[in-house]
Amino acid sequence: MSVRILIVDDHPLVLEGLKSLLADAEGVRVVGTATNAIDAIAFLKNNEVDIAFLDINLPDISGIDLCKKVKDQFPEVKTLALSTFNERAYVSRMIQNGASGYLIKSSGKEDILEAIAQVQAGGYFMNVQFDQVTPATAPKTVPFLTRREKEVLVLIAEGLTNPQIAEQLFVSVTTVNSHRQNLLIKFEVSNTASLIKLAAGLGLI
Amino acid sequence: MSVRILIVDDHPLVLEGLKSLLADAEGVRVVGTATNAIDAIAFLKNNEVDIAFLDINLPDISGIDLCKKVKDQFPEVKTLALSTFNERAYVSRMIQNGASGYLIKSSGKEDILEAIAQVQAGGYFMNVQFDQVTPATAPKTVPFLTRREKEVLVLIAEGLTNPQIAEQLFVSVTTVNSHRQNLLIKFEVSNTASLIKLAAGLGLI
DNA sequence: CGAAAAATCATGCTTTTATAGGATTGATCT
DNA sequence: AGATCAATCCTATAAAAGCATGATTTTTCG
Repeated sequence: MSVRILIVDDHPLVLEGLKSLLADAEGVRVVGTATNAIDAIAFLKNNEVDIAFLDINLPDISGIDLCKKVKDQFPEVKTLALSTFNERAYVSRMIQNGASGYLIKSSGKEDILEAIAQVQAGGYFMNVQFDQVTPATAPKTVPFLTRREKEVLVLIAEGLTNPQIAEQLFVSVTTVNSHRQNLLIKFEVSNTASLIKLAAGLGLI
Repeated sequence: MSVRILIVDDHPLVLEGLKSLLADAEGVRVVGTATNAIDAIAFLKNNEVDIAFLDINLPDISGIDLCKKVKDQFPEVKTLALSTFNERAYVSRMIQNGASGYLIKSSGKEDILEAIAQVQAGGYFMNVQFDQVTPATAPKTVPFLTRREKEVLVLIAEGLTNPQIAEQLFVSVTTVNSHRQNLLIKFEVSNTASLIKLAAGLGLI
């Protein structure tokens, strides 16, 4: 019996590419595709799937969150993260959320088939090479941010100052400053410039 | 005679996807693919091509620069930018460099064929919708930066302070500050956070 | 319920940025 | 030769951010 695959990606080109690459492969069958998280969950409710390829960047929710949802609701489905980026941080978050592997989109056919085989056999697969790409300033993982911290981060990125953020959130400037300091600590940086660069690189803003 | 197409993208999935989408289309023929700028130029030297699809993000040089090179060396070849992003700034830069169109990778088959038809007929095509996506803080175009400004920008993004940058570049702190202020003016922002966010979004750092 | 985590606020001090308003020296282009 | 622009430097002030230390109050969750 062949491995049943669901592909979730909002880029038709990637969907087509993967389908086409897997079409003539043996023992593999693409049983469905989805371009957003809601459709993906709906599909899983009504169909049996062995491996779900999940894009990291989806229109509705992040692939990281979708991965968690899938593993919660359909623990038997194995998940494989698909990403444009070669980011250590993404990987650990996905694995943390139950993913069985991580494929960068620049992977070739062999890598993809190898990944499927590995994952189906109960193993893990990832074809990232970090050390060239990851700058020294990058944190080991995507730090866990609280709701408030995310809000403050976004407002900082929009160019607001502490007083302006305080006004926006109806809290005092010292509170905003606290969140801000926590962000610096969590990202292991010492100023706003590095913070925003990292956050931007991680798609957080 | 069919339209001869070269696809330049470092993601095999995108290459496959486009090839597969264009395979059964009439009047269109993918005559070559390349995964970097050097191969692309080499291919153009030895082959006749009507339209080149250029990824914005390539391993060696940016698609924006490649576009300029292609138009300089092969003015008869029409170029179509391929991008993940919906960025006003990219578009104007590509058009400035002679591109005939701009396609986001989330485009469907119809859009792609429409783009080819338009471009082949000597027209322009772009399927971006800016206003929802582009934040108010975005500049109209990618500002022109001098050599020194680029250097300073990168060092700011790396988290260095003015005194540290001054030391690194063997100039005074006031000079660094001047460049920094010029960066703020050119990007039309008022603080470092916005500056880095924009620069990151434009792939400048 | 009770512990842990998050969100809130405060004070004080230092460093860095932002803003304003110049000025001088080279290099480049017309 | 004159104009333009980049790069360099300066003074001075106000605003914002960074750093330390600590405390109180909600939420959240087992």
